[in-house]
Amino acid sequence: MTDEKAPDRDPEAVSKFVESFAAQLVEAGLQRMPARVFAALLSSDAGTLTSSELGERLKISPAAVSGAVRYLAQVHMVSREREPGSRRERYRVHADQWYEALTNREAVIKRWEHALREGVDSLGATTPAGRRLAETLAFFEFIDGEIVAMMERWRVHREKLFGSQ
Amino acid sequence: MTDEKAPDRDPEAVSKFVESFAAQLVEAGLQRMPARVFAALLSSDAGTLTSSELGERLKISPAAVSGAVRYLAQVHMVSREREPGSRRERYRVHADQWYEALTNREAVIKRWEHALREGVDSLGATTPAGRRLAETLAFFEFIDGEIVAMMERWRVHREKLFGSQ
DNA sequence: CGCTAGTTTCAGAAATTTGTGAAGTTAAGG
DNA sequence: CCTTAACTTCACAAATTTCTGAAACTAGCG
Repeated sequence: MTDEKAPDRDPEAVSKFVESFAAQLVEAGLQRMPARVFAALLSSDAGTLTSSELGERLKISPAAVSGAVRYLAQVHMVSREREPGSRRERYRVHADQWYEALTNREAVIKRWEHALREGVDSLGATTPAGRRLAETLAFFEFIDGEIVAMMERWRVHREKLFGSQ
Repeated sequence: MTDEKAPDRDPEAVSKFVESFAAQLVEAGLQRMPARVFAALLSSDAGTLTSSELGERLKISPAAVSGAVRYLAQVHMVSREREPGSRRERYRVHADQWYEALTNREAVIKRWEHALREGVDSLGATTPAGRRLAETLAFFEFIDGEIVAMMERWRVHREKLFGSQ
């Protein structure tokens, strides 16, 4: 229980990375706490941290951890694991899984497509505006398929770079 | 000049589309005013509207229009045109241009890559965490190239669907 | 069974963001 | 030049979001 389990590298450097990467995620639209929690997990050696570890490293309350993790789990950027025989939870980032989630704006795109379809209908498919919406819709439909294929190629490519696992 | 220039279709229906599409954009991270202004432009027959037309349709102040348009222009989702011989401005959405802007998260991705590179350096490329970051970095580098190629294919595909222009 | 370590929920304080009215700026047109 | 139409900037009020401490909940473990 004497916590001499080598915090990964210089905590200073880690923290610096965490905050700067989190800032970029925020810039891209993620909320601040989820961004920080996520970055912290990403930079942990095991790829997992407990709630209290997160609280300490980021200097935030258990409530904040709880909220951030709930969000991240919802969008599949982290998963939660129960340590067997303990009420303590571990939160894990799967390197490969998270950017798939990120790319997978599927739900978002589907809703856009839906709204666009309604737009085409109600404005009339032959009006100039209707045609513009139809083209946009076609674009997203195209993208849908492309992304799937792209991720396939990535997995092959990844294999080449890093080997199996 | 008697304004009998058919407002594109049923204003009710248009407004309904505008608000619902804008809501989806907001959901995806855009601010509310830019989203509404953008949706309004998208659903206009000419693909352009003046500042005051936007103000009327969306029931917002000139200041709000100004702010929204500034943002949209910055991210290349709309362009501004001066009507020759008038102080009045028109804002235009290029159907093809805007989703290219949308896909073009280039700047964002570059910054992520930068942050990740720093992370790999400071955590050490051989640590587990460092390796995780390196893999993520490789993913984004892969994506960079893919998106360019994808947009090429889209242009070909678009041609097929809608003919030239 | 009750105690306790761990997490979640909740109400509210604090910070941030958003949109407005009003004043400021610019250039067109007399 | 002066007036006026059109956009922009700015200070601030209002709305929203974010984070916290405290209370409530839950399940191990003695």
